Amino acid sequence: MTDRYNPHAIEPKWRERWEESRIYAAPDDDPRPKWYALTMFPYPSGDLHTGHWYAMAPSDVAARYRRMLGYNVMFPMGFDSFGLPAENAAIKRNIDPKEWTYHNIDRMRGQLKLMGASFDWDREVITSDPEFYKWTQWWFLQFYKRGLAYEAESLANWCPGCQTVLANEQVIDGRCERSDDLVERKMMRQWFFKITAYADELLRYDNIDWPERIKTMQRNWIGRSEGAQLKFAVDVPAVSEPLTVFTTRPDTVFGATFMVIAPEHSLVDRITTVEQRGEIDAYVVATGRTTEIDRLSTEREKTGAFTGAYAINPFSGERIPIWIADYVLVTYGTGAIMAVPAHDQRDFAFAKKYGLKIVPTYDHPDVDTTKPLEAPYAHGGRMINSGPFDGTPEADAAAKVVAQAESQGIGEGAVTYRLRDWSVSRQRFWGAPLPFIHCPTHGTVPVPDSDLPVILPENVEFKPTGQSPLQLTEEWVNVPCPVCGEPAKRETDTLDTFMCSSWYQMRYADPHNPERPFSKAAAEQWFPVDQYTGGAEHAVMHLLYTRFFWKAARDMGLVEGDEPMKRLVNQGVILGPDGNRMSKSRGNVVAPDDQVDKWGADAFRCQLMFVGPWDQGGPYNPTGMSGIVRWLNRVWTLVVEPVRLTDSAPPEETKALRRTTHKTIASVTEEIANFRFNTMISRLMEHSTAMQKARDAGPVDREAWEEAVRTALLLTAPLAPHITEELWERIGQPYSIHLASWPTADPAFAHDDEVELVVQINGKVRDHVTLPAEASEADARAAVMALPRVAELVGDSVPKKVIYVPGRLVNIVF
RNA sequence: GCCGAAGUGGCGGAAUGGCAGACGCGCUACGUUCAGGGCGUAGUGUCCGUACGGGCGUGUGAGUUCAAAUCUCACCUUCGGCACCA
Repeated sequence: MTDRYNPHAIEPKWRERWEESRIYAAPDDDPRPKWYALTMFPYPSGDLHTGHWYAMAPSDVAARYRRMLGYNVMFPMGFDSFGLPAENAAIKRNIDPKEWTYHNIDRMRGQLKLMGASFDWDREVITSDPEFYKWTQWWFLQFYKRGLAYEAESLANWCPGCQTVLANEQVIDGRCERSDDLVERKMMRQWFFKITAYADELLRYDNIDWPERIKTMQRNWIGRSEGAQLKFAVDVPAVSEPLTVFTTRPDTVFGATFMVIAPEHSLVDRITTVEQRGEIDAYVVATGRTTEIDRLSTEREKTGAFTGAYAINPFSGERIPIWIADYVLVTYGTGAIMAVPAHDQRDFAFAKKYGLKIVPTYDHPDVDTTKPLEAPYAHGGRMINSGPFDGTPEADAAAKVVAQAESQGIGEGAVTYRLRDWSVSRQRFWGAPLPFIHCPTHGTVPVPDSDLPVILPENVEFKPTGQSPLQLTEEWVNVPCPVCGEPAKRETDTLDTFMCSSWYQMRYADPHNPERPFSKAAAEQWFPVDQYTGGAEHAVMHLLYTRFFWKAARDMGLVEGDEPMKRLVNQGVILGPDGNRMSKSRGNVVAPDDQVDKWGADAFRCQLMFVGPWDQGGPYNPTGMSGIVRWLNRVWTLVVEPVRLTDSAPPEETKALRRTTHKTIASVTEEIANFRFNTMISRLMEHSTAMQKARDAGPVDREAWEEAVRTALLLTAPLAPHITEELWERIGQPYSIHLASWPTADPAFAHDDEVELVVQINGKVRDHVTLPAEASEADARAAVMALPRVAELVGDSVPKKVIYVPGRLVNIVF
């Protein structure tokens, strides 16, 4: 029996050995510099899928690379195990969500281990464990005590049939997925975190290395706008307080010819006249069935309804009508706008439709402002129709108007954000209970720290309506008030699972601490995360929440530094072989366990990284797997099969082999450090081919060959940990290759003696010329001009110019 | 709709201002005591040409540049996110 590469024979063996010898455990006390490598933890949906491998295997490669560079690497893994699917399973199959979740975790942990990743399982964190969510609740109370948590009304999807709040994904075409009832948007009491208090700081990314696209998306999500808040008196006897609007264009206030307030605005009810009541009520109901995405569409026709009430423009003194319209959102600014149809597209469309007045407030070279406007224009020259401000240039206008508003107490400069405060309460069962008790005498009382965690009840009954069983579990709900001991009731809302994932990375540093979320020493040892990896789909929400959480924790004195994750790399989405998202209904799912059975974990890891650039994702191509398998076989053969070695090989050949080896070290190091795994593998394949050629050409220099073999294994070790470990042992190296040092390229060996220049004439490639590497510009020009082909094409004409790019090309231009 | 990306051979992709198609799959031919989805060598964008060579070619249209897949503008298509999926 020949000694063939058989992944199934070697992979389980080495995984066992790694686990026994605990080479991936990250000691808290270790003289090496620390490196905290973190990849987003999975939701235990039941089955590990290729997307998990796609996210985690390359993250493991990066972690292994850091370990070989000499870092004390912590690379933990856990489960984000609270959430909706467990409840759906509970309702559908009558299983306890806890049982379902922990069964899935056990299964997925086993599947994860097949990957051969260097996870430190001693640090595993499971967010639905009371020992974890005790601290999620504790964090909530810290935010509450610091004034960062508050209660307010906000819109929620409400199913009137189920009498329950629905997640967006439970709403299908405006209907409840379970009962098919029409879903309403209803204002409900919710708990919020004041993330907007940190908005300005969240816009800064000092000293962190995050992708530009993620920073841009976050900046746009936060959406900082500068402008002013202006107060408009409401001409309704029963309403004494003014209607406050936010505007980015206070300079156009004289053109504010009507007001629009959100249909959910608290004033709507009080200002609507008897005659308009019917129309307004109908419009409010219709808006409740419209999604926010539709409401914000710039294409959709504007609709609205007149309240019958009027406001007074504080600058022009004009009495202007108040409308409601769904393009104004209660969640943005003050939920009310002054409409300036002359200078805003949406207001213009609205005014046209409902025949409202349009007053331009700027002159403009292309617009005749004495005639009815055909289109709005955002900017102009000098103010007109603006009383005392007429003639003011636009550049000074906003400041002047705001100054006057401030001096008269009718407004002030203001900043607003598109970002809304983070709603953290959920009307669900499978989450960490909000630690409050409602007492008839003392109101909302926080659960004392000593009584944490508030543990979810077990063996509860799920009704098919989707209502949280917490409300129905009497013995859990009815408790004495912590202040007076009189009968009181527990809060039945639970915390958003984003809250768990906002601080899980902190817990990994000290996962079993019963006294606090983590010790000071653990924080000092491990924070912040050096390298965070995960899906780009988390660009805004999770990645903003966790930054906010960290900053709040910093201000509580619990962590140091301004950012939780120094460097971020986001992978793209791995698709099925047909280029579509993998789904059971499409039948294009590639199950990782099957791939491991077929090809081995090393080959599957490599193929996932070889199919394309990691940050872009793309189709997984199982037919291409044979290329990776062939390559791994070639590596195996190169190491295992006998090679004719000598101490007297031709020096040029030895030099060439060493050059290839050292060039490969340089390029592979560059690629792996920048998460370019596809090209990293290409470089390694080229190296294998070069080794094969050297071997087949005749006896090879012993030292150069052995260097090539060791280098190939070391550079491949992060990608394919099993086969390289096996071969490392076979060449007599000490256990383990994963604790060995990453090789360094010696420029003296990598250096090229010659360079090839491209010769272009008028930008078209016409020839090539090989020169000594140290040739000067003059040498290069002379060599090019001396080429027969150049002489032939140039003839007697005199070039207009000749462009020389060192090491690359000479372009002769006529 | 809004925000962010991406579009290159038969396929996955490489090249981030300087030789388009690295590396790999597939295909073709040849070799191999190779009975199979093994291994090796060569070829493989397209059109003209026996060949040397040349024309065209990176979603579409314009532009900047000695030089554009790469930069700029407009458009088309696909993907990720849009606040209770995680």
